[in-house]
Amino acid sequence: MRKIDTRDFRRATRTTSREINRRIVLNLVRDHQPVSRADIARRMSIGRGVVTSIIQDLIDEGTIYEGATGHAARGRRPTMLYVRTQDRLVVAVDIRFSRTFVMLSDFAGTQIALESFETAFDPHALVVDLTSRIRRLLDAHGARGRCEGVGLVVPGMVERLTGRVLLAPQLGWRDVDVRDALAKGVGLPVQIENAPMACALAQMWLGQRGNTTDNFVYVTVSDGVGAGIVLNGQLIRGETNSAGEFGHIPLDTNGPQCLCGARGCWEAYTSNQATLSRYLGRELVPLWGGAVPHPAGGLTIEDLISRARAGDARASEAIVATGHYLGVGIGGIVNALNPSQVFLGGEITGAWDMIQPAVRAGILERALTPAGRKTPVVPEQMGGFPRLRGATALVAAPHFAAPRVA
Amino acid sequence: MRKIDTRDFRRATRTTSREINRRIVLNLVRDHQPVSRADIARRMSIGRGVVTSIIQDLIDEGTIYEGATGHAARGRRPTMLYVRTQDRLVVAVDIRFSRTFVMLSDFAGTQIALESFETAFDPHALVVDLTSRIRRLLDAHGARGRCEGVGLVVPGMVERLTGRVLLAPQLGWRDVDVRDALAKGVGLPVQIENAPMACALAQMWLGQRGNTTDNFVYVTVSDGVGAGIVLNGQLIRGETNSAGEFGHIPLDTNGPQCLCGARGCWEAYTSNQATLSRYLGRELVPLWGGAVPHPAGGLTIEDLISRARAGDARASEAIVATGHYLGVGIGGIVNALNPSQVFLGGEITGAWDMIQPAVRAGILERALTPAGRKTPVVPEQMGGFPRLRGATALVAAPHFAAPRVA
DNA sequence: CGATATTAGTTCGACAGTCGAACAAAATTG
DNA sequence: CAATTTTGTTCGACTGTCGAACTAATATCG
Repeated sequence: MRKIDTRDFRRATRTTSREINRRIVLNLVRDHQPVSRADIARRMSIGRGVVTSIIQDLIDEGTIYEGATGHAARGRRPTMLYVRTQDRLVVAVDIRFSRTFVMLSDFAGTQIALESFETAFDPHALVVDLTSRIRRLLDAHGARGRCEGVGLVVPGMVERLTGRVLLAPQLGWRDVDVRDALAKGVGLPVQIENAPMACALAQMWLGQRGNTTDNFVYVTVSDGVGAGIVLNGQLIRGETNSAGEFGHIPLDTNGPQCLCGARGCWEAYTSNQATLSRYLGRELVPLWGGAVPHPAGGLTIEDLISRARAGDARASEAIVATGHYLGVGIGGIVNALNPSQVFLGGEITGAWDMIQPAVRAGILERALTPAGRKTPVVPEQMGGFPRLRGATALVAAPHFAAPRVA
Repeated sequence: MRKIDTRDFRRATRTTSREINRRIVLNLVRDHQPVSRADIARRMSIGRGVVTSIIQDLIDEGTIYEGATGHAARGRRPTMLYVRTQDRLVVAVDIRFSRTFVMLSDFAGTQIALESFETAFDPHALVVDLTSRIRRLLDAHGARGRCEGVGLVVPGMVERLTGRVLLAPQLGWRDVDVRDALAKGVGLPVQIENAPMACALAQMWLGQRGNTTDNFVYVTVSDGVGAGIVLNGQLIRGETNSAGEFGHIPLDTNGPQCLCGARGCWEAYTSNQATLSRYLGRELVPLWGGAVPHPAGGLTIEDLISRARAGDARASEAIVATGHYLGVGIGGIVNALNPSQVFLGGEITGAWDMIQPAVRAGILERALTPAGRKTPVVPEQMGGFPRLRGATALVAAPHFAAPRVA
């Protein structure tokens, strides 16, 4: 039940009904391919005549295509329909602290090529570097005409309207334009988004079928702890595109020093650095204090997991403690937003088997309702490149989303 | 950008365009009345002919009516249009710990009659009592045929589908049917919702024009602390209608004992009982321990505010401390959801002038972004009966909401 | 093998809207 | 009183859904 904003609405024209039904048909093909016209008509409780006409539109437009005829027990065989994704390409870019990843993928999120290089901290230098690399990548795969855009994921705050990066502490960026500069360089439209929101988009649009609902939170744990929120099938961006900053919800205002200046933030208990610091018995070291940070003397969270698996009890303890605190925070999120499930991404999911019981115990401590206590927590499968898939979704999703109306 | 749920969608029929435009016209009349057909046509960038036809529909249906002709500098005078709200009535019911309030109001939320009586704790007895009182109220105002429904607000968890109250600790209710029993009794449709969500609905649908956005959080502070969340013009209910339970987000896991069993919940710092306990130097006493609770020996939060105004420094301190903790929690909400504003309801807003600086200071401590730090906090004006207005909105809003499509 | 039944997909006229232009109505201005 | 301006209505063209009739293709049965 949405309220109509009388200062910003879209009225229906004589083609609105068709636009709506066209999108529904497209999504039905996407979710049930291979599928026949007659089957779509049944699923929509609509005449087959209308489906014929809509499908013709979509074929002319090039978004779907006819495949081989299927098989039927009796009667005429159906002609199967598919969404055209294989030759509609996207360049996905994930800018991270140490390295930048560039992936060429199709609309379904299938990886075609992947490369990475050291991140240049100067934004201008990075854009120049990226531009030439993307050009080379597209040419190498003869993908110039088939690429529909670039999706760009950054570890920081993005201003939605202008595409500027307002603050990216890990990169030392402050109010920097990357989107428009890159768009100009590669001659393709560029969509930009922060990492947790991109991960949520990836889960919503490219998640495994059946595993995705339209009411979930995607928690990302790495250098920072953030979340992408999806409610009613919509990514929640907030008023200034900064929704989902759960990382600095306090667990204990007398707790460990957080890099944000406050004490006892969720992030100060659960970020990769926090876990490493707990293991090393050190305080967290501010990242953007000036010098380039060298987290935990070269020890990474993956190293820590390896040590734990090799039998280092103190490593295990540090990791399991993080799991417990993750659960406590997730319990709070469950209370606040009552999602149907919570996805968990980040390097720590490599130790999911170790932390799962602690995570669930943490949720039990905090979740108020019986339904909330049962909320499933699903770890990201390793090697899934959620941020890169999110970058792909940034470009592909608008072609499949419900038309805006009223 | 919403994803279409292919298991649950609404396709467009040949009347969908009309339904959409009809709702837009209705809302334009609502927001700009008195308004002429020609003016609506301009605001919608549509031909006047279409408006004529849609307006005729709405007049026939009885949702709007023609008033006197307006004035124009030149040319034919416009006939002004108004939404029919005066003789479309709603019975709003607010069930609270000690008393139950019943209000007869029109669709615009205007109060016609208001009465209250002591809450019977037995659900069945309360329903019987309510039924006869509502019948009497309707008869006394000759409102039988003009009443379109009953809105019921309860202090507890409501199961959306069945209308059952799953848990209302203050009333001692657990899995109780009130909606259907009351509907049967009064012969009218009954809508039920929990208090914070109803307050948010009231703000969204019946808030002062210009003061309301479609991206806000309504925080209610009374015996418990909860919130109603509105994002993208939609009330966020969550998967099992329990979204908005921010009351048990921890501020400090070693903090004061909360009634929920955990320690240091936001509620344990900011509820009316918490404020009173801080003043009295006592621990919180569990409400649903068995015996009927007698909060703080008869001292109420209103009393405390009076004492503070009369110069009781310890009362002031207790209240200002609550304000500070409220700000800290609101800062967390601002980080999590990035609303454009936060509304604050509850008895404590009677001391808004005293707590405002502390609230803002609390937000400053926690809010991460410059935009977030500026998020306005708006106190409920006293005597506004937000819960009762929310009950009205429960019945009235569906007539004005955007049609569900795709 | 041919008639029948069944399912897929197309075509077409009826109906429900929007779109835009022409028209009638009602006011002001010169 | 004529010209002008604005409001509101009417009507034919266009775009869509709706439903029934039609064609196409296949399996089954006597």
